[in-house]
Amino acid sequence: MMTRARKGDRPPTIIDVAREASVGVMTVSRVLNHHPSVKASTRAKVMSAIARVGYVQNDAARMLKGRRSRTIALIVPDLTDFFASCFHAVQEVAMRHDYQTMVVATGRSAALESQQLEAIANHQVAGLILVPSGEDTPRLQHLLDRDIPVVALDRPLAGLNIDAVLVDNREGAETGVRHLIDHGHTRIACVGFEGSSYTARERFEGYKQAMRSAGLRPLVFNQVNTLADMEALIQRWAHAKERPTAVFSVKRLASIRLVQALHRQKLRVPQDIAVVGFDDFELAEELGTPLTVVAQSATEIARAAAEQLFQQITSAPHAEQPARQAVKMIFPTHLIVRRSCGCAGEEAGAVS
Amino acid sequence: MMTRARKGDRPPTIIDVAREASVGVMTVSRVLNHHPSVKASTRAKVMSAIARVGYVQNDAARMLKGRRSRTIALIVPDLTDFFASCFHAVQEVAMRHDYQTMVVATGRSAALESQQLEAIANHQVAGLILVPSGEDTPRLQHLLDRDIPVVALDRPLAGLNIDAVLVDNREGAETGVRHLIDHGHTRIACVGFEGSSYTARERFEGYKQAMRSAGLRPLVFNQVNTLADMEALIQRWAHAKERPTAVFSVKRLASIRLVQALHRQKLRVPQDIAVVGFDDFELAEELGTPLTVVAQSATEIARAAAEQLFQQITSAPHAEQPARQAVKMIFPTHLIVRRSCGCAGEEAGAVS
DNA sequence: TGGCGCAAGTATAACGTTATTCTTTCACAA
DNA sequence: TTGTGAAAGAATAACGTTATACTTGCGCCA
Repeated sequence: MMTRARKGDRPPTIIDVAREASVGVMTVSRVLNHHPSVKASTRAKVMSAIARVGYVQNDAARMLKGRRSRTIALIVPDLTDFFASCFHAVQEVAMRHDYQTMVVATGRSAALESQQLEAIANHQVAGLILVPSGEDTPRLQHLLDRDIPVVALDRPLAGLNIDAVLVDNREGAETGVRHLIDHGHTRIACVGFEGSSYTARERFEGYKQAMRSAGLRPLVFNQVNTLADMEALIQRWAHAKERPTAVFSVKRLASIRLVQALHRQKLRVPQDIAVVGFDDFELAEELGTPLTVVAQSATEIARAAAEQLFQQITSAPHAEQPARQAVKMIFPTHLIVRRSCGCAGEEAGAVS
Repeated sequence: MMTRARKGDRPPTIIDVAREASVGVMTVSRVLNHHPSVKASTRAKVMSAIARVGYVQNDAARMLKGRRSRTIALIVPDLTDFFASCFHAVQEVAMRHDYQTMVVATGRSAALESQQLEAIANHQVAGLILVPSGEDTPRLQHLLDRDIPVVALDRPLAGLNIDAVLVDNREGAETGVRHLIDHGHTRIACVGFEGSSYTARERFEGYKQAMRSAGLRPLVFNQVNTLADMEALIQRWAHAKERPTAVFSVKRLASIRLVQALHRQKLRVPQDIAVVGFDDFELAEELGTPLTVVAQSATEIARAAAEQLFQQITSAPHAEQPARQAVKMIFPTHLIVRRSCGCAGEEAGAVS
């Protein structure tokens, strides 16, 4: 196998394969593109010739003819923790299909996202998995017009008929907060909501819903971005008449800052204040008091998104079925009860 | 600007630009490829036309003609923490040069690395930044033969004349261990060395060197991969006559496991045992006792690697200078003194 | 045996860019 | 005026693949 180097030292072309198999060039092309009108015996002859000369399709030439390259793109805000796991899952699926993965981190800049979308479109990628930061509908529409499959991950794309794979943020948050309520807490604060991010907003809604349906008043504290902010907030609570007995944090960074701040202010978790956070992280178990969290599986949703993308990619050739309805997949979260919520939980996994 | 859509709805080609600027096709091509024989006024005319019609070069066609695509590849073992930071730095540099970044995570599988190297080569990437897992010299040589610039990151490539950007692991480890020695420790254990990874090996050597030059006997414990292993090890120490008073951990995961294990065994840090780890991480400050670490800057080395790569890429056209000697850049580490080493680190924070 | 249809061959023209080889134009000095 | 050389146009041929429009062979049924 892989004899390589026929003439000169250029990689072998489809012509070399045709000669080797004693067939026409078009027959080889037909085999490569899975045309139905090729006899099995001929296909076998061609495949063996391909293996013998070590032929690989030239993506550049295919792209020039308007075909897609064997590359999918993944656009994420960054590659920390959650999205790094997403990437690994996506790449694993892509490799199984013999595709490359091109990653772009937009740094949460909508402008950069637009610009990169443009570059991606030019790149003739076979498909795109997008964690939307901004909402550049026209630019995305441009991709859709070109029939490039797109799947939204983690956040939906409003107004466009695009497949989406999401986490049930609202329900997850509700479960987390209800867990605190069930343990007798009535003054439960919510931190980390900035209004900017879809996921944070959803979780915030879940929090409010849980509070309201228990007849409790929501206590919302936003604009706590730095550790100093968080410490100041906690100090304010210390002098308040009715200070919160529990806190729900809507995102990982807020959870971390919260834990740090409580630690510095010498407040014990959960005795002085109970904590439940959204999103699990490495070391959540080792922080002074192991943290109870609402966990979501990056691997799970990313894999689902990738599978969905490849389903679109491989079914695309049919063409002209009249505008398929977009699929929405919503994955549940899991409450991981550790010690910060006050109950003696070791590792019980309750589902939403 | 970006008027788009000249004829049909295809993206504009070099021909459209030529027509718009009232010049010949070749003149446009010459402008795009920075040929010296173009008058400044003509260049300006062409550039303005390019902007007006919203032209972008078609990578596929350029690649077909043997030119490289505007994409660089980054091959890493995974995208957790350190390498995620590397990616961000690399991408930032790439974007400044108007290049895309293609990432491949090999999962530390040498076979996968080889396979992906092959795909990369076929992809006509403009350059490659590689964190080598295996040492697939023939496959790499294949890239080098094609004059594709390659820079090794974090680990060197033995036997090949390839630029490398590294961290001074040995010196860093030595500094960390010497810090413990300077504080009076004599029985300092070393954990986390598995023999497989270059960086761990180097740090291990640094540890040994520090111990030897202080006249101390190295205490090495490898094969402690899981938390259970680590706990067992610590229990063994508890019953030993001469138990270590300090531990040096050669890698992040080992540091974390170590801290967890000590915590579970109710050993106080640094009173019962002092700890210094190689590699900083988010939350190192919040773990029961803030951890003293030897820190390396992923951003710094990755940016340097990317800059070096683009220097190669942009200087390549000169051609045929007789085998440039490879550059090796070695970056220093920084000792971040917190509280786990026993001396009064700057950071305030209560012990668990 | 004539016609029908399927598998598969040939030939040719794209796709957008660059390289090559000629011309042409134009300014400027001899 | 004529020669010189630089700037730039025009024409054409690649690069490897695919699409189109044929043609050719072959077996099969009427």
